[in-house]
Amino acid sequence: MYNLYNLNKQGDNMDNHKKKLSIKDIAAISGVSIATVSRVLNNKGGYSKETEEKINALAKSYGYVSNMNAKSLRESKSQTIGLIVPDISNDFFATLALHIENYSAKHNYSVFICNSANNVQKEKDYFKSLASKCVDGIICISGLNKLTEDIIYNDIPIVCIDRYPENNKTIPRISSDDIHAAFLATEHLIKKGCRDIVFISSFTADYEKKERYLGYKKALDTYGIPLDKNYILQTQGKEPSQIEAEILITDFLKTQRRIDGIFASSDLAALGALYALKRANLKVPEQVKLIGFDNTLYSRLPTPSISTIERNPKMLAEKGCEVLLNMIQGKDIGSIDTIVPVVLVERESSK
Amino acid sequence: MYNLYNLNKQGDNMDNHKKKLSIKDIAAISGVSIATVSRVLNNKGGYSKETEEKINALAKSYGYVSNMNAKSLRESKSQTIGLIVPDISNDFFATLALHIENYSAKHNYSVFICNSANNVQKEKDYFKSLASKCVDGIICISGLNKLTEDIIYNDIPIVCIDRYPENNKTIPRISSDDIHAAFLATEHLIKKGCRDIVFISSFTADYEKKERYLGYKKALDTYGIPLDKNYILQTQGKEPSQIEAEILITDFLKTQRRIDGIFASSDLAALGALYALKRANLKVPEQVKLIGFDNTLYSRLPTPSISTIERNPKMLAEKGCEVLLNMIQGKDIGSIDTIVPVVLVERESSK
DNA sequence: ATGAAAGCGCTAACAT
DNA sequence: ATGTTAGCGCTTTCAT
Repeated sequence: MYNLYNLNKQGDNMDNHKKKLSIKDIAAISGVSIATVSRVLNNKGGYSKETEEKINALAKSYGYVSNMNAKSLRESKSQTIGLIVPDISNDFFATLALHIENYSAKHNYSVFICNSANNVQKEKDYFKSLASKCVDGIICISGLNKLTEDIIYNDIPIVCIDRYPENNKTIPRISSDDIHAAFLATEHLIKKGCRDIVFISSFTADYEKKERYLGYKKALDTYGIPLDKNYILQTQGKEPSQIEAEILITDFLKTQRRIDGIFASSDLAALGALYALKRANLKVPEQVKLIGFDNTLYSRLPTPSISTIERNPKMLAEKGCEVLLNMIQGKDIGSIDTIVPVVLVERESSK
Repeated sequence: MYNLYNLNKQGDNMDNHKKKLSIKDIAAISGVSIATVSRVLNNKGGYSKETEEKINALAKSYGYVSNMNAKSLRESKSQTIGLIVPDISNDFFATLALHIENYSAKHNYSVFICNSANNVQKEKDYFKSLASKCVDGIICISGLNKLTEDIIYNDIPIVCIDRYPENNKTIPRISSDDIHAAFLATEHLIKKGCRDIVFISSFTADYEKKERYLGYKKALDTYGIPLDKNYILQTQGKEPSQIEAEILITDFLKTQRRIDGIFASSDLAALGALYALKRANLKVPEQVKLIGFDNTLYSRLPTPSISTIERNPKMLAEKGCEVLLNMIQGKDIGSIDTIVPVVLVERESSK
């Protein structure tokens, strides 16, 4: 017979030094085979009520935890996904990560967090590492401009959120309606009376192809305002964009060009712009109106608070997870492109 | 002989659908045994230069990635740690997470991110889940007031950062010098001329035992200011502490008690207090001086910017990792308590 | 209803 | 220098 000692003292065996039990141990103690233990522990059916209760009681009593490594090895799935983010300490990405973790946990997936720090090599290494850890899928907010063959391993499903590598038509993407967002932001400034609107682009190889530039351009076109390339500033990605934006605007002001509005493609850049304006003693919104992007703390907290674009990170995250889990399960994912709607948030900086 | 086709076309085999190769496959292709392949791939030595080059070339050519599940199962270690945080979207914890991930990656560990949302049951479940995933260790910023036997599995090394469960003398803790921090903050207000200083405590069962209260009390004692319990406010943890603090201060102001300083035990609470003061048309710092805790965006961004306590999340994170990795390797960890120094950051709210 | 045994990919002890 | 083999903990097929 099996030994029932401590059966009632749940999780508190005589020897404090609990060695990890395997189903083999449980089987030995209970006097059934490991196959039966496995069946019971996984609710597979095909055993007597009596056996079921016995095994479950034993497992509970000994604080049995399954070994997911063994399980994964056997089943070729790990109930684990990888999340690659550029900067987890950034409010926007952190919020994204929160919702991704939430959704995943709810669906019984654990998530590896990988901070690429916008470093291409690091990101590539993470792909390999995640493949090695046998993740079932990867959610990627990529800094790479191309997800080339050599960095994608073994048909692991990948979903890109927000940023995404170009030239790739096979990887599903979840993104904000960026053109529309930029249009809304620029239009908002125009409707508030702005004509000389500076656009601060984030660092990118070719801004002219970027959605936010396109939306800015479209709004100017729509309202018959000529586009002046001198009004397009670009951060370099060397320093935090707040710092770079502050320098950019400070330098711009020195040119004596007219300016009555700024559309920054990130809240951080908008904040830098705000500081530059303050230092130049320009009143916001009276003299220059300002709008950012992302609806993060960077726009919510300063005085004046900065108008911005709310991108719904929760929906971005959940859509991303949903698509990824569908891919993992081999289900149809519908469209390869998912566009999440945006909404304009009006604050003091553009009143 | 083994088949060298595509040996030069690294990572781009004929068939795009790369099936995951195992060392068995590599062995078969190369004509050596799996043991030799394993040796080469792990630099164990004991093979000819020729074999080494052949295997490595093959592995590279086929984009071989090791199966960490199998490796972990065999070696009983996963090169993986778990990180339990109350709220990853919170600036302070996100920064902590960033540095923990950084340090871990540098030491070849991957990290599972677990967001407990301050939910006790969720946190307990994460402990079990992490045990099941065979993590080598856990870094925990716990919401639990006790890490009881039944939630600690299988001798997995645990380190607590910042918050930590009471009544436990066996789990190493990395924390800020909270008593001193609170003393510094309160003393700072006193030196700036404050006498009627409200203390906003975070939600806790018994604030009188808490370090931050103790530091506050000590400062009052030191400067001969009597402690008045009416000046100790406590958030309830139901709403975001910013909201709760705003209500607490608003209600306090209605009592008509004298007030010329506020020490909040978190930046978020300080921010709420600031809003309450603003709405009551009390000038900060002229009429009421304010200091927070953590040096997050919540104190850095508002106008007036809020004085605060810098806690050095980078050092907290790195010390935590260092101790955990030492435990994992069975090394001596030195003291069970690691205290990370703090520094006062003076900003506009207490000028 | 239950058991025996194979095998997932890997490492290491023990050959040779 | 290299090969053979056992076994990590688990699920599953095939018996019984």
